[in-house]
Amino acid sequence: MITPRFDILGQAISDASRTQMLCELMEGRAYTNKELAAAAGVTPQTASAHLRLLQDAGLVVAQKRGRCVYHRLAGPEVAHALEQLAAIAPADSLHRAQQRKAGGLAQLRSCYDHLAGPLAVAMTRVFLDRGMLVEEQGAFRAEPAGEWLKLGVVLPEKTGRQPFARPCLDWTERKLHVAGPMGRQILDHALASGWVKRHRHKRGLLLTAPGRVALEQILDVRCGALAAA
Amino acid sequence: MITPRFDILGQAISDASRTQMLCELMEGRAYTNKELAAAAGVTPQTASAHLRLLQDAGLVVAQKRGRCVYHRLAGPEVAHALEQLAAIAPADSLHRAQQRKAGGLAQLRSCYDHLAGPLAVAMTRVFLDRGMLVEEQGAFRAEPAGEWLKLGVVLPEKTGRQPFARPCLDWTERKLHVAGPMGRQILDHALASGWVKRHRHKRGLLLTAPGRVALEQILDVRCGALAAA
DNA sequence: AAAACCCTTCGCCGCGCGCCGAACTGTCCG
DNA sequence: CGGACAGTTCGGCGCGCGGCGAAGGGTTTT
Repeated sequence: MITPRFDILGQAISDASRTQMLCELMEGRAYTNKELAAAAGVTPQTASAHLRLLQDAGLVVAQKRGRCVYHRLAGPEVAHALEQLAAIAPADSLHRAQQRKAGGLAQLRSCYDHLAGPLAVAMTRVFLDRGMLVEEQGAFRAEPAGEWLKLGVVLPEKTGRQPFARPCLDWTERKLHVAGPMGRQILDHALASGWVKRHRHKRGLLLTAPGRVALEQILDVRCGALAAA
Repeated sequence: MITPRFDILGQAISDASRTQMLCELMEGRAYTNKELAAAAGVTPQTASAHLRLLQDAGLVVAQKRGRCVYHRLAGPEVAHALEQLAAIAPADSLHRAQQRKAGGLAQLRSCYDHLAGPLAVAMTRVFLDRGMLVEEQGAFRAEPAGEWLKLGVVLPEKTGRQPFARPCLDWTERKLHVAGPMGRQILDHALASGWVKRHRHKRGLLLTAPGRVALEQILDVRCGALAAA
């Protein structure tokens, strides 16, 4: 019997501090040692050791730039595998309560390279309701091209081996939202259009006023209602 | 930020003994404490503690029957998540060498509820070559119904939310084979027809002589050639 | 009833690892 | 050059956990 080295990966994610760091890195951005240390609530020395371990496990890659070292997830497969894990992870009701208490702050955030959070879940539901998106064989298929252009989505001529639009399970809602290349296109376009902004020190994304207007117009739905849903 | 409880899951799979047990359970069958203890190379007391932990993490469920306790994976999602993890796990070249040395013993085995191993990978390649199976949007779609009936596969009228045929990455080969409901149908039919048998104490499946004949006839391929490939 | 068997609980040992303080290297700035 | 800052290495502390032996329930067999 061949045993894949789960234990190496498992040991990498078995610690709460490393877990916290990985969750931070799931945003898709690169973070410095100090930032990740702060996120995990440990000293930089400790964080350094953790990141070394994550690097050895192949989950994280580091890039030196000046006197700073930027850490990021090793690739989309890593993010995807972690998503799958999150899907079967026991719900942390305590943290979820804190989340609800925090209000709309985390209504929208990025999940590796695409939009996530309740708002993204709601958007996906609208797409499905309108038939713009069809769930098929566990993957998403996009229907009419015209509608999507408004959201900055350019449909590819041929879908390669990787699904263009992949369903991704949201941690907080346990419902699907759009990942894959299409998800990335939407996020990129939203950032480029100024619809959403990255928070400087806080995690999560901020929906700007123009962004709210644009989404309301395109989706013909109140974003307030979306957020409330 | 909401952090899914990776750490609980991570701790569950961070240990080599538990890893070994999980790999055993990936076969899909239920195992007793003693069997799993032997597989992990520890005493029954230790295995009992491990299984308790896996149960608390929600990865494994136990069922008491007489004086024995049967353990199995909590569900297909768990198996799927572990598969994803295995896909990004570093290859264990040492064990792989042992595997090759062991010869054809593990040519065929079950992966939770469907066929796996080099032979299953080769079968899948045949399906793809013949156009019986088409990879689309990251899922498998089955083409003509007639051919499949010989393999015991009944195509569903409507594909539900879950993909009927899901590609599954083989641990040893790192190549795709057929999972999902279709994979289960094939395995069930192969067992019912006596094409393959479960080994009593060894892991893995045994391809019987009638099974070899049947597969050669249906697939029009030499199973020896398949196994050698 | 006694023996055999499966599993679990308890108590203990020893290693491993997460954590920090202190000290060192390397980079950027004035 | 000297100070500030990011990151790493080293040493030591202490908890946590995997491991086993011994003992205790339950169930099946003789």
